[in-house]
Parts: sequence; structure tokens; C-alpha cells
Amino acid sequence: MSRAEQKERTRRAIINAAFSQLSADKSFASLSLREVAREAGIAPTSFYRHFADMDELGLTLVDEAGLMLRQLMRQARQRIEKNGSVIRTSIETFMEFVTGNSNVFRLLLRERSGTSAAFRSAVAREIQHFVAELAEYLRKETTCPDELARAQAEAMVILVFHTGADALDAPPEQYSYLTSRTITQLRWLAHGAAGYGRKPKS
Amino acid sequence: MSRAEQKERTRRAIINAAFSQLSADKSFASLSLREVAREAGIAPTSFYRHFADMDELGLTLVDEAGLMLRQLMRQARQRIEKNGSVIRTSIETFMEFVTGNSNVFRLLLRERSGTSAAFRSAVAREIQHFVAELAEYLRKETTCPDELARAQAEAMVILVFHTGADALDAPPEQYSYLTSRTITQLRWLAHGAAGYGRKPKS
DNA sequence: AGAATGAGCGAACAGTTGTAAGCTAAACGG
DNA sequence: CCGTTTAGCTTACAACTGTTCGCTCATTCT
Repeated sequence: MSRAEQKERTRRAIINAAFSQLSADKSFASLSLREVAREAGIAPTSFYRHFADMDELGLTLVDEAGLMLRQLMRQARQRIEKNGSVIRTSIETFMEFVTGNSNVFRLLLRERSGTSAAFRSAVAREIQHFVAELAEYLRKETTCPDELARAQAEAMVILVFHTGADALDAPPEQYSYLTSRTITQLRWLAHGAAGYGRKPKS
Repeated sequence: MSRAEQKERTRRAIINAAFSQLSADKSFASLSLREVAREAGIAPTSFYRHFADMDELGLTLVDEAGLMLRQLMRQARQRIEKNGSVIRTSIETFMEFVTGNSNVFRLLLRERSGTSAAFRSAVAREIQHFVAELAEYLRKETTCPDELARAQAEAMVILVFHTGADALDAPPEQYSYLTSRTITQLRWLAHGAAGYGRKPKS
């Protein structure tokens, strides 16, 4: 086997080891270098051949998680074309991701407010992809001015993201309730934003 | 000095030590028992005279943080009576809390998605106080049916909470923008919920 | 006054952590 | 084919962790 090939292989082993150790009771911050190395089947010191420290690994994980999210968006678009029903399809796709890759979602959820500024901004950047894309859609589809389209998109993404977080601690029989609740909230936002030029009431 | 009195005093010293060690780069989870004891000016082993373990301390901190939040709500109500402008006053009061007690807010923000189920539900409970109170207000003030009032209140609280989180990483000159953006979002919600009986469009 | 209680302490423990130094051996480049 | 490169290893160390044990000594109770 080629050397570069083998190196990439154990690099992936490290990444996978890290992902697989994440859980409801174990955050990335509570992961130790040695633990990861052990799970990856390498000596602790070999870790350094691939990452300078745990932070570098963490940023890689966030990047990969963001990648999965973007693939998800593409998948959601396909479904929408065949299905119509933009809001419902989007949320349901997202919920499937959250429940099917809960550890990946948890990583983003936690590091969004974690102790590393670099992590926080990395997660924020991934979320902004969502917001930007949704905002563009809203600009095309509605008569919303640019600035307000963004604010609307941000609110929507926050609510959906938060619903995902709720789902992590909720029993599966509540998923459909959570989904429909969020659909209602998003419709309110869309409806409110549509019928609302500017009203400086307070 | 009475014994109980003195005990309460060092108990507070421990709590204050823990709070004061929290920061943008230091979460409760990354706090060690010895660190807290050192800051509180006691021997590590003396910690156990007051708390069974760090988790118990953490739950106490969450409770205290929740208490501060409830005091904040009361304060906001007073301001509203003198000031009118419900939405703006509420958000501004909240933002003052976030910026003035950022470490307390960060605790709630982080433990909401932390690794301890007990912490998560403790924070969720505190947030539910907000939601319940706001939902009751909406029921009185509007024609919203109960279930929808709750959904509306939840969305609003989430958005406000999230704005607080944004403020933690934003330069102070952006606070007013964040505030007005959130006001807009809340108005959309209120407006959308008001003019919306039930419309099964998708 | 005398006994009991309990907050706080120091020493010690077994465990874990990140990381440095130096070696081996296999893949590579000339 | 021989020298260089380098992924991975073992060993080692110093720092820190949570927790147990037994002691002191001021407050409290009888």
C-alpha cells in the first residue's frame, strides 16, 4: 500500500474514532487525545503525525459535519422538486438528519456555544450557509427586501435548528408534534413578513 | 460566628468561586473540583462538606442563574408598565442581563445542550418559566387559542435567547442592530399568528 | 463541665492526561 | 541498490485529577 494512502487511512481512523465516541453524555471537549488514539488503534504519540492537537481535529470534525449538512440541503432540494411542500419537506429532511446522525448534530449544537472561539465561528459559518441559501430563496419567491429576507431566514434556521435540539431529548413519538409545531411557527414568520412593509409601532 | 452561619458563608464562597471562573473560554464542565476549592480558599477535601460532587454544585449554579432570570422578568414588567412598548422593553432588559452577567447566561446557554441530562432539563425548566409566562400574556392579550399561544411563546423565547448568544460573540456596537432585528422577527411572529386561524396550505 | 458534633485540613492514593525523545522498519527517490 | 524520509512505536515524565483516611479544634448540646 502506498504511504500517502496508508496515512490517509489512519487519519480517517482517527476522525471516525472521534465521531464514534461522541454521544449524549460525551462532548468533544470531554474527549482526550489518548482516548481517541486508543479507539483509532494507534499509539497516543502517533496522533501528532496527523493533527497538531485536539483543536485541529475538532475543526476537522466541524468541517465534515458542515459538509454533511450541505449534502442534506441538496437532498432536500431534490425532494422538494418531486414533492412540493417546501417547508414541510425541508423540516422533515432536517429531522431525519438529526435523528439519524445525532452525534454529528450534537457536535454542531454544542460547539456553537463552546469554549473555543475558533469552533464557534466555524459552526456559525456552516449555519450561515443555510441562512444565505434560504434568504436567496426568499428574495426570489417573495417581495421581501434583502435585509429583511436575511432576518427572516435567520429566524427560520434558528427555529429549525432548535427543534432538532429538542428532538434529541424527546421520545420519538413526539417528533411529529415537534415537526408540525415548527411548521406552524415558520408559516407565522412567512405570513407576518409578507404582510408587513414597515410599521414603527413601538 | 455561628457554625451554620460560617458554613453558609463558605458555601457561598464556593458558588462564587465557580461563577467567577466561568468565562468565554472556560465552561463549567472544564472546571475542576480542585480549581474551585483553590479559588474559594479551602482545601480540596473540604468541598465535600458542602456538595456531594461537582454535578451538585452545577445544578445549584443553574438554579441561581434561573433565579436571576426570574428577577429579570419581574424587573422587565415594571419597566413595561412605565414605558409601554412591550417587545422592545423586554428584549432590551434581556440584553442588559446578557451583557452584564455574561458568564451566568453562558452557563445556561451551554448546559442547555451539555453532557448531563440533569443539567439540560434544569435549564429547560428555567426556560419554560419564560415560555409559560409569555404564553399566558399572549392568551390574555390576543385571541390565540391555548396551544398556539404556547407555540408562539416558544418561538419568541428561542429567538430572544439566541440573540443573547449572538451578542456574546458580537462587538457592542452591533447590539442595537441585533436588538432591532429581533424586534422585527417577534413582530412578524405576532402578526403572523394573529392573522392566521388555520390554513392547511402544504 | 464534659461529651458530641462537624467544618476544615494535610498527606497520600491510584489514575489519567499531554507531550518529549529516540528507535524501528517500511516505503520512497535517485 | 543505497540513502532519505517518515508513520508508528515504546518509554518516560511531570502535572493534574477525584477521593479516602484520620486528625484538629471550635462550636454546640446535655
